[in-house]
Amino acid sequence: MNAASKETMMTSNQATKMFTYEFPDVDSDLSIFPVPEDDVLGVEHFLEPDFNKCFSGSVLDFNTFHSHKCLGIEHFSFAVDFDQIKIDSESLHSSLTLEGERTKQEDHDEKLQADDVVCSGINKLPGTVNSRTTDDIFNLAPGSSNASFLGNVDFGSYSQGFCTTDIGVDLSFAGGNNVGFGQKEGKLMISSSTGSSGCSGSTTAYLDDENMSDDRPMKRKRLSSCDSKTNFEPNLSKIIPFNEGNRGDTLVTEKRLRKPPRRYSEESVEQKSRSNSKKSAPKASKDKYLHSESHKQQWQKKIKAAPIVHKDKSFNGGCIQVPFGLPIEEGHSAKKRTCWEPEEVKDNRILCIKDKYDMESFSAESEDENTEDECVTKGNNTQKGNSRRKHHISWTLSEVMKLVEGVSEYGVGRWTEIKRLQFASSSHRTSVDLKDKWRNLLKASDTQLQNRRKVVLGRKQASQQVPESVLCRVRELAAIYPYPRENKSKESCSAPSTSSFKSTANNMFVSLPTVM
DNA sequence: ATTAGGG
DNA sequence: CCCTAAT
Repeated sequence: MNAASKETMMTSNQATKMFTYEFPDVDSDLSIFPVPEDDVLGVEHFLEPDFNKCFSGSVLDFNTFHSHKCLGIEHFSFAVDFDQIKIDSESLHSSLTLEGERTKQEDHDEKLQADDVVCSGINKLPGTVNSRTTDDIFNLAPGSSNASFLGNVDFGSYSQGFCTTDIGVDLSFAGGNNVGFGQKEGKLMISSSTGSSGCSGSTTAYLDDENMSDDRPMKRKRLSSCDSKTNFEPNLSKIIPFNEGNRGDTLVTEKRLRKPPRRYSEESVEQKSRSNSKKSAPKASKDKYLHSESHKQQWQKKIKAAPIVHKDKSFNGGCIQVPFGLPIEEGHSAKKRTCWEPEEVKDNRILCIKDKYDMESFSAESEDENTEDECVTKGNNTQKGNSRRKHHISWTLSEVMKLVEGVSEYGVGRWTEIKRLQFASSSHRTSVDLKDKWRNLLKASDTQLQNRRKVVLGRKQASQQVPESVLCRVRELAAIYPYPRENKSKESCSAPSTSSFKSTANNMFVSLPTVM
């Protein structure tokens, strides 16, 4: 062994010592235990009201329990090596005795071995947990770290009316590593997850309680190995309540996903945040769960994510969530939709006062030109109760023409290019919008074709704002730059009619630059 | 960040 | 238009 490795070992040992907390030996009294206030947060609420009385401030009065059960913690220590994230089995020894009948030796006999809970960095998590009760919760959770290695020891009640039937121990230590022991309904679950320090991952195992009553070592299941690349929310730990339903299954370690950003944001907030540059947080994968909500609710959602603290009964002692703050979502995607107010107004004008405004006239050109720049932020509420409607700005003819122009010039798919060059001055109309519009145009042209074939002229197409000429160009362009899936049928269908246009379009066609 | 595609 | 997945 060379010097270097020795040195490494030294540091490792030192580190281990640094992070080792030895519980002071506590005898039957157990009256005082340091409980930093910070670390109590998030656990208190799990306690039942009457149980809370057992605590006064940060003092745990275990005598309170004695009337029901005798809890004896002979020795409880924890060693955490943050290089290896290792929990020493010898150090973790907790025994909870009932009625004082059990001696320490007996406890040892019945100790539950939960070793080899491996999470990449966590080499071993051998622990001895002994309990006569079946509802004990033994949770070592990552606290806010930094300061406290032993953050909190709580004996909390999670169950129905008997405050001592459930025992929760919450240990907080630095590094955001988490080891949780949970037992519910006869099952003991061990979960460990690490966040900020070296290893990220989560491992959870259920221990069957049947094994607790005899001397066999604990069974455990390895839930998932740790993928060092996986990112877990730091300080995120969860013990899933175990019920018979999923007994057969491997237990589940839930990874909480960040709340997805809502795209619909309140106008007011948007205005406020307009100055902020695009700060949109990465989108979470799933946000479908919000779909049942009204848009209003969705809008309200965006504001702030308070630390999540679950208080409801569904917790039932099985679940412990360490509250963590979600990043505040600034008016996301301020990039687009910077000024909706005037556009809405315009839209209303267009849609509602059609009689005054001749939609057919091509003079509408000026329309988008002057509305594009400034947003007059009026305080008016959006659609006065018509929350169902999404932001919608009718495409003006000029816009459509610009779009067609752009497509003919740069080809289909170069939406950003088109946007840059044709819609440079428009704050709205993102490249996605262009794409969508083009798709719609294709559809329109297609239907127009079919209509033309089938019904010569049954009814005036009221919704047909786009003049036929434009649609024709769209068709031609579509033929040139086949849009992936949309209407592949149109292709050679040849648009025999409108020959006058066809020639010009064809001319244009040949002159068009070829785009891959 | 863009684009394609579904809704 | 919105949202998301895939580049």
